[in-house]
Amino acid sequence: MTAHAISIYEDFPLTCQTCPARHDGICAEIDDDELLRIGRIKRYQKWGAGETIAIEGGSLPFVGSVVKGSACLTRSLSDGRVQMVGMLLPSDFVGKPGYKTASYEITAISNVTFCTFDTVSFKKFLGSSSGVSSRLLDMTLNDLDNARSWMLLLGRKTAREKVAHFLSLLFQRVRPRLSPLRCTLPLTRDTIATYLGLSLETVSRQVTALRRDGLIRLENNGRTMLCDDLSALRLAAGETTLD
Amino acid sequence: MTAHAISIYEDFPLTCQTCPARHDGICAEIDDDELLRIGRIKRYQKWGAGETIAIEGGSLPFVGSVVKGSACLTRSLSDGRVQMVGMLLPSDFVGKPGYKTASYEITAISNVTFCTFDTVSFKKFLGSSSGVSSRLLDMTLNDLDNARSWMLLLGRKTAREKVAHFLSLLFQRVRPRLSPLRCTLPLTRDTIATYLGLSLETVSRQVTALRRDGLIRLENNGRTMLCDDLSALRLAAGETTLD
DNA sequence: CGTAGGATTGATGATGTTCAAAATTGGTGG
DNA sequence: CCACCAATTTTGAACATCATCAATCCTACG
Repeated sequence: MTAHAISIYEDFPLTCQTCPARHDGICAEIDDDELLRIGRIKRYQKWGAGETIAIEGGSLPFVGSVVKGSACLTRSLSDGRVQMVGMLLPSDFVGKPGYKTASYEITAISNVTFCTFDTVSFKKFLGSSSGVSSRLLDMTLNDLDNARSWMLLLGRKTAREKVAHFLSLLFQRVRPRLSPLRCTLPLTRDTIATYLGLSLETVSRQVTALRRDGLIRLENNGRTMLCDDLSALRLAAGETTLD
Repeated sequence: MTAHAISIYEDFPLTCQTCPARHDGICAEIDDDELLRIGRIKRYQKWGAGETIAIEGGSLPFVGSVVKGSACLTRSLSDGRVQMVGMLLPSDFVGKPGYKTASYEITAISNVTFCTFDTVSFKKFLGSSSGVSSRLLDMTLNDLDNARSWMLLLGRKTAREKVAHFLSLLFQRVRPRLSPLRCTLPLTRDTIATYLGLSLETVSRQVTALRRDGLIRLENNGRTMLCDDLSALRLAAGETTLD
C-alpha cells in the first residue's frame, strides 16, 4: 500500500530442487524428468512489499506460483470501496493459462518471489503434462471451495464471527505446537478489514472484544496474537465442520 | 424448498449429439471420436424441483454437467443462516473429480437433468483427454473469477446495488432483443435474498425502489421484470467494466 | 524527544434486520 | 363462477449492527 517499493530486493539461490513449493504447488505430482521440462520454461520474478503486480483488467502476461512471501488479490468499485478476494501464500498459483488479462488487482504484501511462466507457453505445456494439469485443476477447485466459504462469511457472518474466523484460520496455519498458539500478523487492521468486508474500526473493536472475552491475548501493540483455546475461538467464528 | 418433489418427471430422447451443452460445457473442445468415448461412461440423472441433490459434507459420488434446468449451491451456518454460493445452469459443471464429498448443499431449483460420471472414472478419463481437462480447467477458473466478483458484491455493495446487479445479470442473459428486455424470474424473493446476502424484505423494498425510480417495471405480481435501459441499471449496480 | 503510522476509543447516524400485519395472486373445490 | 386457502410479496415500525467522523493513544524510529 505504501509507495517507494523496490523491484529487486535480494538474491538467493533458487532451483526447482530447492524450491519450497516443490511438493505443495503445481509440481507436487510430477517426477524429476517432468520437473526438468517445466524448469526450462520457468522464470523467477520478484516484487517488493507494497508493489502492484497487476491491476484489474490490466495486462498479466504470465501465470505462476508464489515461491516466497505473500500477495493479495483485490477487486474494487469505482468510488474506492475495495474487497480482498484472495491471498497468495507460498505454493499458491495465480493467472489463467492462455489469457493475458488480470481479473483482479494483485499486490505484494511482503517482498515476494514468483516462479512464472509465459501464459501461452504454459498452456502448451499443460497439454503435454497430465501431472501438472490434474494438480492444477485440483488446486483451482480447492480455491473455488475456499472462495465460496468466504462468500458465506461475507454474506452472513457478524463482525465478531468474521474476526474470530479470520484469527482461527491464522492460528490453524501455525504448527500446532504447545499452547498458547502465537501468531504475528503480517497484515494491518486496514488490510484485515478489506479481507473481511468491514471497516478497520470495527475490526479493532472486535479484536478488543475477543480479548476482553478471554478468547485471545495481545502482544506487541496488537500485532501479535495469542490463543489458548482454539476450539473456543472456532466456536465464536460459527464454525461447525473441522476442516 | 417445498416438499413432495419427484425424482423422475419426464423422459425425452437425449444423446451427446442432441445435448444442449455439447458446445458450451466440458465437451466444447473435443471431436466426435472423443465424444464417443466420454459418452460411454456418462449417465443421465434427474431431480425434481426443490429436491436436494447433495448436502454439505455429504456424499456426492459423481461429477457432472447440467443438461437442462437449474440448481443452486448453498452453504449454511448451524443456526440456519444460508448463503447461496453458486447457481448451476445448462452446461455448468459440478463436483470434484476423484472426490466423493460435496462441499456445499446442491438443490434443484427447477426440474433438472444432469449428465453424470462416476467421480473416479471421470478422473481417469481426464488423464486420457487433454481436450476435456483443458476445457474443465478453463471453466473452473471462470467459476473462480465469478465467485470472486460475487465476493465484492457481498462484502462491499449496498442493498440497492446488489439487487440492481442481480437484475442486470439476469437481463444480460436474455437475448438482446428489442427493448424492453423482459425476464420472468425463476426465483422467489427469498431465494434472491439468499443469493445476495440480504433479507427477503430488503430485496422486496429495493425492487420497489428501483421501480419507483423508473429503472425497471414489473408485471405478473412482481415475478416478471421489464427493463428499458440496461446501462442505467448497470450504473445503479456500481458496474464499471462491460463484461 | 518529536514525529509518523498504526491502533484504539467515542459519539453519532445510516443501513439493513426483525417482527408483524396486510395485500396480491393462483389454485382448488363447492 | 365464485369463495376460500396457501404461498408469496409488499409495507410498516422498532431495533440492532456496523460505518463514519473525529480525537486520542501507543510504539518504533529517526
